[in-house]
Amino acid sequence: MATTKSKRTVGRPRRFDPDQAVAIAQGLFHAKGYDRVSLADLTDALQIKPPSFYAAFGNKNGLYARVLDRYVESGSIPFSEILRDDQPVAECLKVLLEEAARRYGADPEAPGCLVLEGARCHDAEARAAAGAFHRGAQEQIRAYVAARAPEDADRIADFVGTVMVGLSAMAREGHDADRLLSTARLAGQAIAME
Amino acid sequence: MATTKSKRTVGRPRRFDPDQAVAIAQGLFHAKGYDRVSLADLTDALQIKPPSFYAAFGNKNGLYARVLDRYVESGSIPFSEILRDDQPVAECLKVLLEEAARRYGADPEAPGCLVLEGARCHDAEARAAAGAFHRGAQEQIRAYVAARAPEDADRIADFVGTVMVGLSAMAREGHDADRLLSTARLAGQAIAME
DNA sequence: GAAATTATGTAGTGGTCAATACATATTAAT
DNA sequence: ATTAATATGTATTGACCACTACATAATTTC
Repeated sequence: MATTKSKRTVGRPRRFDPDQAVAIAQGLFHAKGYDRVSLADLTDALQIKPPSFYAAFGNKNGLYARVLDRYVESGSIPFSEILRDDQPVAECLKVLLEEAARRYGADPEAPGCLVLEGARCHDAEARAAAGAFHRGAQEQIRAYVAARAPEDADRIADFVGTVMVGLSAMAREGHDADRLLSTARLAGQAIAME
Repeated sequence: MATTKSKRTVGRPRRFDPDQAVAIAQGLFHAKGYDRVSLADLTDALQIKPPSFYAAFGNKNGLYARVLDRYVESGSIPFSEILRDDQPVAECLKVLLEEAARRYGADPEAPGCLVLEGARCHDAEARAAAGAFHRGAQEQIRAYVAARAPEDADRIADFVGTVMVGLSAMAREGHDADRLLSTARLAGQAIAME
């Protein structure tokens, strides 16, 4: 069974909901990036004191790991739905880039990709955690292309991954979804032409 | 006349060469990024004490500004040479991307673009300084395209800028020059097709 | 040689960071 | 009621950060 809504246990009960705390922290981490969210920021936003924070999440990285899980599970691009076997590879990759552009530019308060930006932060452990998801996504793209165009898989997957990283960065520079979309469409044409 | 090799002045002479110090600092900033280079790193590398550092450069941002100037003047991509009026626009942009790939991947100890990475650092002043150079370069690309393809200038310049940011990021992820080059070539095709 | 000027070395400053020691409060089990 | 277990609040901790006060050393100017 899942570990949702743990049943009543012995001892003083928590005065906050850890799942809700993860949701709030996700907003903070996405808006400011791992490095720029201090523990004081988190405890202020969650309205708890440091001891409660550490009891619940272990440390800052522990909370970040839960935020990444939550993001990948619900907020990030649904690769498996987009990379379809019943459509042309190039078409699906174009849809992937356009979807990235839309999502990265959707919320000006949380621009770009939480995973891609997290993979560039200054904390080694957080970077490794986000980097693992990044590598997983990149490999998923590569494997998708390789299944039907093995010769071009590395080149094309690298190109798609590079454009996605660029789109996330430009979203953080302030490019809106429309502007990102026109970049994504142009990139999509390059793949279709191959 | 230029201010190179200042003549002898009154007072105790410096025991280090500021220009050489800027060169050493450039290597550090390029390798680790602005945020991850501490003042202790700098004073250790330059073999000077903090008071000498502050007397010579004002503060960390002061040195960084000189590093940026040095990079733009000598180490970065020669935009004006690459964006030629006697060649097709698409061809020159392709050359630009390929040149970026080569440079960003040339030195594994200093991967990516000093300016593009600096424009994403956590220090507001350093970010503004690097961002100014970034915006200048981006505008140079846009203006170059606009002169001969005004309709497409924004779209194409955004695409080129996004790919360059992506290339710099991937260089820092460990992609070597060859790998970056194949991405750049694919991006170049997208422009040519327009 | 004395004064003025500049650089240097020692030894700190206050600030922010993630993380914690410790006493107290709140609950379930007995 | 007592005990065990867990959470909370107050108040710190030590590490690192950019930066500096202050005395001293080395040079030119007079």
